[in-house]
Amino acid sequence: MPELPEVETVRLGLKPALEDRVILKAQIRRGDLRRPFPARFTERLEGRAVRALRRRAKYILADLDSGETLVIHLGMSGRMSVYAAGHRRRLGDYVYNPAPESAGHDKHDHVILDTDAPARIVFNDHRRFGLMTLIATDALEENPLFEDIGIEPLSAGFGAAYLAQALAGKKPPVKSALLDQRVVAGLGNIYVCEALFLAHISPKRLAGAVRRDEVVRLARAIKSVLKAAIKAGGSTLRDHAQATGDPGNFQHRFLVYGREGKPCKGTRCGGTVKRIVQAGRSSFYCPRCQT
DNA sequence: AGACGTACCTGACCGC
DNA sequence: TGCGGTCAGGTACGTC
Repeated sequence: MPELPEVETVRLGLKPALEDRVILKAQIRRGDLRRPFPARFTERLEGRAVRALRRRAKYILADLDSGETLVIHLGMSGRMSVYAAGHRRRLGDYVYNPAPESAGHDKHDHVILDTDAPARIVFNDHRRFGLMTLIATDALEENPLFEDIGIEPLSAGFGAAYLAQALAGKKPPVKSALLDQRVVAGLGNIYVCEALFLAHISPKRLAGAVRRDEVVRLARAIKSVLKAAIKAGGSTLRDHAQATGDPGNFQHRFLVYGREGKPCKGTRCGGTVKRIVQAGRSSFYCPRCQT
C-alpha cells in the first residue's frame, strides 16, 4: 500500500480519534512486527494525551505529552482503522464504522488503542513489514529512522532547485533515485511512475543526466500527482484503506502504473504502456511520450 | 561511499 | 480442489 498519499490519508482519518485525545488502553497481540515492540510499550502509551499527529515521509508521528513520539510505519500492508465506540459514528468530519464485537480480533490485528474520543484504533498488518516504536520527540531527527530522510515533496522548500542538486551526479536511473528516501521523502513505486510520465521523462534516464527543464517539469509533476492522490484518498490496489475502512480512489486515475499493454493516455500519442524491471521493481512508462 | 541484490512475511492470483 | 510458482505499495542489511 502505502506511499505518501496513503499515509497522509490515514493520518487525516486518525486525527479526530487521536489528536488531543487520551489513550486509555493499549494492547499488543504479538511481540513484534518488523522489529520487536519497545520495552513497556503499552505502559508508555496508556494515560498519555496525543498533542499532535504529524507525518514525516511514510511515517505517522503521534507526539505524546510524555515527551515521547509514537512512530508508526505501515510497511506494505498495514492498515489503521478507526471504530467509533458505541452508537457514535461521527468523529470530527469523518464517519467511521461502528465498533463490531470483532474489532481487534482479526488474526492480523496486532495493536489496539482505545481513546477517549471515544474510539478504537486497530493496526492490522498481514505481512508485518510495518513498525511501531517510541522515540523521544526531541531526538527524532537524529534517530536512524529519520536522519537520512530527504525533503518533504509538498513543502515549500521542494522545487526544481532542490531536485536538480539532489539528482546531480547520481549514477542510478532517475526511477531508482526518486525511490531513494534520501532524495525525496515519501515517494514509492506508483507515484514515481506517474510523476515521470507526467514529466515526459523515461524511467531509464540516468538521474544525473536529467536536464534542467526536465527537472522543472518533474518537480511540478511530483507535487501535482501527490496532491491529487491525497485528495482522492490514496490508491487502493489490495491493502490500502482509509481510517474509515473505505478504499482510496486514485487507482482509477493511474496513467501508466499497472497499465502494461494498454494504450497510452497521453494526448495524440497512440503508444502502448510498457513494463520493465529496474532494481527489482516494476516500472511502467510510455516509450513514445517519455524519452 | 554508494549501488546492488536479497531477505523479511503473508496472501492473492495464475496455470496446471 | 489443490499445489506450486510468482508477484506485491517498503525498508534494512550484507557484499562488492
